[in-house]
Amino acid sequence: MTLTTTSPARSTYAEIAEKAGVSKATVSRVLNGDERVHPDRAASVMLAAENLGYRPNRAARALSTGRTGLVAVVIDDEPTALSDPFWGVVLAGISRVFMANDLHSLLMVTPLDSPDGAVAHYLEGGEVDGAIFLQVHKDAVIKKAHSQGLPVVLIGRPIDADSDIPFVDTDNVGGGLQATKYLFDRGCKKVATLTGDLDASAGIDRLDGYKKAHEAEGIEVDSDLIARANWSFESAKIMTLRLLAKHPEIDGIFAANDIMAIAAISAIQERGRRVPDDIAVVGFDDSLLSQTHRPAITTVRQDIIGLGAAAAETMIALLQERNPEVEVLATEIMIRESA
Amino acid sequence: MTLTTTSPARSTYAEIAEKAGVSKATVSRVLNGDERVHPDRAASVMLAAENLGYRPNRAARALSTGRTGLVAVVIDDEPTALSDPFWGVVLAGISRVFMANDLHSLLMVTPLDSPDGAVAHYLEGGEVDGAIFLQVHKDAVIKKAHSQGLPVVLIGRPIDADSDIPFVDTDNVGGGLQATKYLFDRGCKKVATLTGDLDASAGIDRLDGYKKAHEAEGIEVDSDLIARANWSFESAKIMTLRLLAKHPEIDGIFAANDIMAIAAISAIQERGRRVPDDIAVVGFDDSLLSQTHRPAITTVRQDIIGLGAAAAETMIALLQERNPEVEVLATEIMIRESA
DNA sequence: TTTGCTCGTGAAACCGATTTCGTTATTTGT
DNA sequence: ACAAATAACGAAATCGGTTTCACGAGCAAA
Repeated sequence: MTLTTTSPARSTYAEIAEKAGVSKATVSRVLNGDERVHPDRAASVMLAAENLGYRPNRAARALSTGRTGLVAVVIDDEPTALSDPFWGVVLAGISRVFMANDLHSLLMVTPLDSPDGAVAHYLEGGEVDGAIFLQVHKDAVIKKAHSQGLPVVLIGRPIDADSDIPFVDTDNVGGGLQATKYLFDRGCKKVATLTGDLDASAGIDRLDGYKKAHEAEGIEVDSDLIARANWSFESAKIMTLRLLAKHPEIDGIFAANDIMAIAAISAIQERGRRVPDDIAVVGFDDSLLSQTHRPAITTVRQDIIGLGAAAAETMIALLQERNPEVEVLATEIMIRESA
Repeated sequence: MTLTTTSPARSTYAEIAEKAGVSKATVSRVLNGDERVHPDRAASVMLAAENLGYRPNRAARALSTGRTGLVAVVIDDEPTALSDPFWGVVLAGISRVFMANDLHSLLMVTPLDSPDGAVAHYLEGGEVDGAIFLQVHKDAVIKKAHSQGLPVVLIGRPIDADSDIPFVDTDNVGGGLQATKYLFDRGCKKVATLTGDLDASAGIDRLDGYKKAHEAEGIEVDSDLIARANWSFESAKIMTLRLLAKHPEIDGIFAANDIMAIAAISAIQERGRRVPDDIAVVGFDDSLLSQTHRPAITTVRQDIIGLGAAAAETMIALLQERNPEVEVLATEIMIRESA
């Protein structure tokens, strides 16, 4: 014999209506804040609902209004995507805001390759009220969804400038500028950079910040000091060794993420130079790595929870047919040992 | 003027019924695989559905069947929880399996402190068909949900042994055993361990594996060599320095995660000893850190995607009222430089 | 040939909230 | 004081599937 207590039977409008001596229509009006109900009746409905421990049935509401209260959160399923702690934190930010607004996030981890794939079907089917996209490589699905009128929010600036899809992003340009300027302020004369993947806006923008810092300083950008890596340890290590061989006078490196900063330090030390005394290194992300690594990495912190929250708020604005403002979140430099 | 194409009007049973010249009831039977429909009719229904590009309306189905096709995935919202890449990968595993089975995961990142909090309401309200819990500290909510008959799956072994809640877990005992045995096989004579939080099953079990390895080797466990840390870099570093001071003869350390392994290495090197020559170190998790750190960490790999997938499959079994088997996933040792 | 099944099917009820529409009671305008 | 407008509310239709129930056809047993 199992001891499973069955959950208490759920109450419905019909029961509330009976208890309060009104019709279902009136119950609906009261519970949806319609002003035109007599205060006394409204009060008795509220009381009855309270006493019955009423909880609305989402499916029923969805059926009659056509809105589900569900927002898809789609991650392009590269094997490694979610192993980046970044996305987990973004998810947390999204989820918090949604839960506070009686919305739910439907997580879809799946390849976005085909505009007719499984995700596309889900997004079309009216199963969700909107979609937030993370880590986008192919945007066909997104454009399709957007053109069909589904509210869509991107995390990260879209690459084609003429896109009118709402997005939220970290101020990567500002962050790159902060990092590079910090190196100059520290006395560096020759600052190189290890870029991320330049097909992604984060990579492009951080490099852009690096260039802007040179401009501000009145220093010509030497394209020889720009090493195109791809976020990975290996690529960054190879590029750093090459940089050092060709330009031994380099005294500062801005790496577009922390992993590459660590790779750079590793390469620098292999060549018998010291960090930060001979060469100062700044990373990006304020990852756990940057805190635990020795020397600890000076890095650019972004507000990741805030990024998720901003995305969720943008979605809420869209759902209410308000015009969302593009949010670009500020960064902050965390000074540690490597620079 | 906006160019928003509206999505194509969705077709319904009524339209299919008309086109195929049958009733809605028959359409329902065919589309749900009821055998008792004449094959000819069935075929014409299928054809009509195909032509109309029919997609079922989840809300309508949920309303009439009482099942939503949604499973809550609940993460106890410690600030740091989702910054651990582990959970992101688990989510990916869950999501994949669910999407292949026409289920959806509803992500809830929220504190689980009160058994009457927001989550509890959602879980009670019939809004989801089941719930998978990650990273559990307080289990009141879980027990409540389970006792009300909601299908529940835990990731990680529950701490109280008499719980009858289904769970999936990594074989932490086996992993601890593998790691410690490897150190013995390598010739270590005196192996210490840095434990995780011993309030969590992962911490307890990995320590248990450490003890089992001693048993197998016929070596008495010296409780002085068991240093209680709490997964963090700082705690592990302090404990390692203490261990080294008190027992300079230690020649191997099993750390219950990679971060603590790195901390141990850092402490060892500060004391002027070499890794792995003087002291070999093994970690746990096969995290990115363990791969990029120098020396690279020898560590125990767990199948995290598989863990998520197993949880999802257990949930599916529960939803089909089959008896799920408890899954405990094997680990694998990754030999690198630190041991 | 009649009784009793089973089989295949459609009409209609149903799930629970929303919304339209019409009715009654009250107020406003002249 | 009477027509017209307005406010407050309930009955019933609606959303799109699922499920019950009843009915007729076909077939076997008697």
